[in-house]
Amino acid sequence: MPELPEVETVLRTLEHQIQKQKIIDIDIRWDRIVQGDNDEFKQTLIGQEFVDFKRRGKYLLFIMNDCILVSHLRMEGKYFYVDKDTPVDKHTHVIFKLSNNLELRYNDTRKFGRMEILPKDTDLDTFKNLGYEPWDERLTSAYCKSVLRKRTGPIKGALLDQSFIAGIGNIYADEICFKMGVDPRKACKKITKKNCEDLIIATREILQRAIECGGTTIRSYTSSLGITGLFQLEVYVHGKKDEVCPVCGTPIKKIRVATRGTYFCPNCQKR
DNA sequence: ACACTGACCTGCGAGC
DNA sequence: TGCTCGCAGGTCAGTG
Repeated sequence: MPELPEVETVLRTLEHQIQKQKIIDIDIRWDRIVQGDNDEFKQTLIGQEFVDFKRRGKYLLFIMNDCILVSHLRMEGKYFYVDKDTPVDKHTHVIFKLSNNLELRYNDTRKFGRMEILPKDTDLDTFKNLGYEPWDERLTSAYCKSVLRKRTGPIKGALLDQSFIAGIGNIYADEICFKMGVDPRKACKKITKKNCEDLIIATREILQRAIECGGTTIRSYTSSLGITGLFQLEVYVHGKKDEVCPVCGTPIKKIRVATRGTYFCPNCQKR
C-alpha cells in the first residue's frame, strides 16, 4: 500500500532507470486506469522523454518535455522496468514502450490506480488541493492548530485528509498517533498546541525513517521485479491487533475510526 | 460548508 | 475440503 515513503522510493528508482528515455508507443490494456480520452493520452505522450521526476503527496509526477504525466498507485500499483520480450503479467494494464527496447509496465492487481496528463505549467503547490508536504516550513504548530480548531471529528480523520498534510495514509496515521501518544479518536478541537508540535515531529520522523528504509511493505508481494519497499519499517501498532505494545506491554486494540481500521495502544495513547 | 457513503477492484482469510 | 462473504485501501462523486 504505497504511501508517501513508498512513492518516493518508486520515484527514486525510476529516476535512475528511465531518465531521458523516450516513449515510442503505449499499450493501454485497461482503459479506466487512464483518465480522459485514451487516444489523446497516447498522442500527447508518444515522442516525449522522461525529463524529471517529482512527487507531491502520494502522486508520482513524471515531467516530460511538453507535459506532466501524473500517476497515483492507490493501493497496489507498481511499475516494472523490463525487456520487451518479458511475458506480460495479467495485472499489467499500461505499457510504455521505450526507445531502448525496454518497457515500463504499470501493474495493478486491483485496477485502482490512475494516471493522467497535466499541462507543464500546472501549479504543483495547489495541485489536487493537496496540503503541505510534511517538510514544508509552512507546516507549523500554529497552522495545525488553526486547521484543527475548525474541524469536527477525530484527529485520525485529519491526518488522512490530504488537504491538511499531503502523503499520510492509514498505516502512518496510526504510527503517528502512537508516536504522539494521542488516541486516534481524540477530537480535533481538543488537540493542544503541544499535540500539534508532537504531530509535526512525529510525522517528519516516521516518514523520513520510512523513506530511508525504502518504504514499508505490509502485504507480501510475490513479484521479484517489483519496485516496492524492499525493507520493513519498524511498525509499532498498525496491523498488530492483540500483540503487546512495544512500550508498555498492553495488548494493541483494533477499532474503527474515520471509517478505517485503526490500531492503537489503549494505555500509551490518551484522549 | 462540511462530513459521511458508496463506487471503483481483486485477493485473501474467516466462517460455515 | 470447498464454498460464500466481507473486508482492505485512497480518492472522488454524490448525498445528507
